[in-house]
Amino acid sequence: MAGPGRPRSFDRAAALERAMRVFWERGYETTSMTDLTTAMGINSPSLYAAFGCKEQLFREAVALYDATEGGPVTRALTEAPTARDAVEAVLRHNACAFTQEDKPRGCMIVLAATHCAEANTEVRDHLARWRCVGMRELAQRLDRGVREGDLPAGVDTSAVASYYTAVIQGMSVQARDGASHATLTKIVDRAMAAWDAVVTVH
Amino acid sequence: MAGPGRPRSFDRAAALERAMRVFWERGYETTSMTDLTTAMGINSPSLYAAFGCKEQLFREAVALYDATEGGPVTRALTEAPTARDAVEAVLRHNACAFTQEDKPRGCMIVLAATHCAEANTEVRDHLARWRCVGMRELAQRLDRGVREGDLPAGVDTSAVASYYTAVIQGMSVQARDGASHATLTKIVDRAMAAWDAVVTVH
DNA sequence: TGGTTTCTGTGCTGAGCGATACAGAAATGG
DNA sequence: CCATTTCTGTATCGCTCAGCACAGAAACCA
Repeated sequence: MAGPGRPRSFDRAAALERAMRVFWERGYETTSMTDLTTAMGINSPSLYAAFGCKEQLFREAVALYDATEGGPVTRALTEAPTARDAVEAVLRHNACAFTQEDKPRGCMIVLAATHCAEANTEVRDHLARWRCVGMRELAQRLDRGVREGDLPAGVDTSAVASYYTAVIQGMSVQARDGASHATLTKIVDRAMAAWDAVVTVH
Repeated sequence: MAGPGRPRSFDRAAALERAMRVFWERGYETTSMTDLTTAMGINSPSLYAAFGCKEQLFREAVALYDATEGGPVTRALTEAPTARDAVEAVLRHNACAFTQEDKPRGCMIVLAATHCAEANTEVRDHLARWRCVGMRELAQRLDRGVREGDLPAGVDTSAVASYYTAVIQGMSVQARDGASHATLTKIVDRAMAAWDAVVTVH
């Protein structure tokens, strides 16, 4: 593992985790390299040597976020026995995840780059693609529900996915605005009470 | 009206309208003073003389946004005969408003300051307060529905307001990501199909 | 041991940020 | 007319941004 040259004096994975926290908390554009180096406990050249540039570091941070915070969601989606159970598990998990005491509130993928500088539209598009993937995963789980018979044939699964994705995105905004776990749970209760009506529109 | 001194050589209201567009499109932090002066067609000192500073200009822009874009929403809320009609009118109006060809997509109040620099937390809080007001207006309209009998007594109106607010906020995110009017309408269709279930949770 | 390689910390770079100093221009009041 | 006031354009200000040059330090290999 160790080739020639002076070995890195910091834990790359731990530093990335700290960077993820900062980006999650403060967003891409409004996080400065100084914020990052301070949080990561390293100097600027070490950061550039290990991660390339701010944008590459952000992409790695997003990937880490998806793996750690998004992992349980994906798992809940696939492991639940029915489409309804899957959606409910995702929503209730997010109601908890978005209001954890020791973590930034809401979803990083929804909140971290709603806008960006003209030169960095790539960053916004990158997150938009992740959002799109999340919605598609949800739609595919609904499709599976149709195939397995727990959802009626003819359901507009992509429309239902858009709807529940909108609820989740709104929960992110409200979580960031300080909404409590109880409030998010009330939103989830209503979104799930709506299930039968939502899947049988037209 | 005209006192002593050289008269202003530009239309203050028109310049403010242009500034609102830019802030709506690009957000608070990611809009530079150069972006603003260019769009407004004036030089920096004229901007500062007329509007104070970037933050004051933003607040005026938000107030203008609320008056122009938010006005129809507030009107729909009060003029609709029932709470259900009111909520549906707001949602359908927003499905259109968020996808207009010649305007930035989504709601400025939801999108323009999800994050800000450490020194400008006031700006974020300012918009968060506007979001909170919108949700409260919705809750008050639901309360009126209870008083007028078109909603059953005992409805958790603030929970229902949180739920529909979440849907609207999610619609803003998806509109900004490029969702079509048709897609937003499908979300609205489902959110409204859910009405009976949503207002009778527990 | 010395040569090579890679990382580290100091200190800097050009560019862009929000905000102004200043002098001249254009209005009013006397 | 001239004094006063306020706006306008030019030309910056000090500061922070993302990113890097460079020299020294710490590992490897021969």
